[in-house]
Amino acid sequence: MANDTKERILAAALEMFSQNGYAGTNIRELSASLGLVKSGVYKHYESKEAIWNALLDEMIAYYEEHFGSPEHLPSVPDSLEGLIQMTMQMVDFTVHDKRIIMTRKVLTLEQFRDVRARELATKHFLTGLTDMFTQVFLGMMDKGLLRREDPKMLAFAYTAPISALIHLCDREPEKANEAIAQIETFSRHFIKTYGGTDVIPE
Amino acid sequence: MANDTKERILAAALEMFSQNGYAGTNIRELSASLGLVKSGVYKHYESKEAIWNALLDEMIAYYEEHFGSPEHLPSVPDSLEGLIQMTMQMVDFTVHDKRIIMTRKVLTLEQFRDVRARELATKHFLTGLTDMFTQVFLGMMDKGLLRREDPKMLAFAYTAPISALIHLCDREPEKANEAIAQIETFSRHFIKTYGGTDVIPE
DNA sequence: CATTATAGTGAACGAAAGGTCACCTGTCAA
DNA sequence: TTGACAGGTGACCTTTCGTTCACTATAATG
Repeated sequence: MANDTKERILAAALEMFSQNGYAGTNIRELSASLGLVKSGVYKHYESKEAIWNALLDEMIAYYEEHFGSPEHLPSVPDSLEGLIQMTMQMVDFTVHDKRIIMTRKVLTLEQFRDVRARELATKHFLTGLTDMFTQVFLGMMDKGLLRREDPKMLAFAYTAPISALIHLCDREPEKANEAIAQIETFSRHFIKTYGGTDVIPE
Repeated sequence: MANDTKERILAAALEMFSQNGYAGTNIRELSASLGLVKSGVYKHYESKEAIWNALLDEMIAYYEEHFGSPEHLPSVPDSLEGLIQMTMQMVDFTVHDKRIIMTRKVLTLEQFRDVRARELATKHFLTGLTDMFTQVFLGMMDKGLLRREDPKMLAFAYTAPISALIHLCDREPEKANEAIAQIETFSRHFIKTYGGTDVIPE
């Protein structure tokens, strides 16, 4: 089927672009990894750049689909321990899921070259996480689980360090376990600092 | 002089590598930016990879020289406001200094390809900042300016969000002013949270 | 002054890049 | 049965890449 190969090309492109970057990837190798000869891929995409654009389309669509709308917000935890659990679950997933790792890498490598990659990178690495946890923290404040402070600031202070350690995992995968442990330590420090008192807020 | 051109080649390489990456840079353009013809650079470096390695040598040496030894630690501020001032001074420098911007970009682009770039990236983006502010915060705790908590944790919680916003400046320079303002806001939030009890901010 | 290293030129080379094209082959609808 | 077509092949094209080399102008050195 046409669509099958077309999708397989994008998958291979994600793999190669995330490892060698756009400029460092050549069509011959890409095709070979699919058991094709290079002219074969031109039946499906008219150029290397077309592959890149299609891949970006897919990445953007994937992001919108999974993190774009408010309905995909995680449920507000019922306890501080619940926040830790939720966090560690998300971290564990995002650090080990091959596709998401490759997406981050590709965005990292192409952020200075392509406007859309740049925008998606900022969402992935910064604003997306902050926005999401702003909602979560708002909910937790309503439940009296967190001190009432600017939720956006708290979300930023919470997610940015975690994001930094996720980047470390991408860069030095052999440190992943250590980094994950550090994320949990940080997370516990965070709830110790900002966790709500048992007193009902006025 | 030989050394002059040799240095100019490295400067041009930093510029091009930071914009287009190693694979996306070609010797012809690089030489042209120096008013040379491409064979000219081979009088000074035997290959493109040799240029890359020399540039990395230089970046590593620069880092050691400027941030490597304890003698380059910033002096411990005498007040919480002093921490803000110190922070904003460093941020302002690192966000606007062309060479440091290019260094960060190059490390970002090549961190998955070159082991030394990877290690330097981790220092630049994570451990270097954390280590430095661990010392600063230790000193501030001794002065009663900060609550006595794990200084390493505090340093990490302080520098990681700042680092994230510095990356944002590299990625989207038009947002630099906004990002810098956000850093100051975050910094003020931080001292409000962790500031010592005996010194009351404003 | 003669010589010699230095820094740069321009032509050329082979390899590899992205891309095109004529051709083949199996599938499937008319 | 036939014919259009989707999907794949291999040869080939052009351009660009990194690199080499014979050569030259210049400046320092014996």
